[in-house]
Amino acid sequence: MATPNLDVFQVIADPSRRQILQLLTKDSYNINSISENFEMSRPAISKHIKILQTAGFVSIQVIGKEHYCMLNQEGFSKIRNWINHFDKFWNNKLKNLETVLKNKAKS
Amino acid sequence: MATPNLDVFQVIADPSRRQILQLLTKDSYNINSISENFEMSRPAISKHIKILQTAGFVSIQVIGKEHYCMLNQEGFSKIRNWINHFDKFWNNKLKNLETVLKNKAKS
DNA sequence: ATATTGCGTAACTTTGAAGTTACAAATGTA
DNA sequence: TACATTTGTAACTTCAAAGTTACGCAATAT
Repeated sequence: MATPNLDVFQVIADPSRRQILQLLTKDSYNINSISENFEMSRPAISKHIKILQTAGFVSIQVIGKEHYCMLNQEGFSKIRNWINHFDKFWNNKLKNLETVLKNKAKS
Repeated sequence: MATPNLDVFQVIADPSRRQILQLLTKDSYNINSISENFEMSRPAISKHIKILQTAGFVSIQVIGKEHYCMLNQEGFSKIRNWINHFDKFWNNKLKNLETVLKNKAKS
């Protein structure tokens, strides 16, 4: 379970981290093979993964000396909740508009 | 129309900006009345609004000397698209699992 | 005409995030 | 045992974002 002390929005704000998440939609990768896909040092990737894991976007399976990374729904759902909240706002606005129009039609 | 040179994820990464968006679900406010809701200087709020507007989260209506801010769907939809993309990933994963299970049942 | 109000922006300071290199620990292999 | 591989982390540098104050401009009010 991820200990979400990190701000999920802050976590996905970094373009490199979003690219890592994008990569992980294709397959599971260990730290080294992830860093082969980026022009960045391995320690940098390692830190990003740590952050993504702590925030609940990635989970890690250790096999021998290799740490395989895969996507974790937990972090994404927090972002989705936030978006849903504002979607409700727009829906309510639309509903109110409809009500106004209906009342106008009656009179 | 917003000129989205800004990274929408970077824009919503700031907690103050998210609080501003939250406030704007209640009503429209001008810059001064927004800053009354925060322990921050008015210029700071002004900058945040500028950023939110440029990224398409907020639109502004100038009435006299007052600048009224209201929510704009444009920015939010980009975030939703990103989330939807990963939702597809999970759905595909689920579908594949179902297929595997069905094939196992047949044999 | 003058003062006030609402806002934007320039100039500056501070702080933290993101990257680097160097080193250490743990696992697997010859 | 000795060596290579995979990873984590400490120490450091760099840079940009977020805040401040000070100032100027435009619209409104007196």
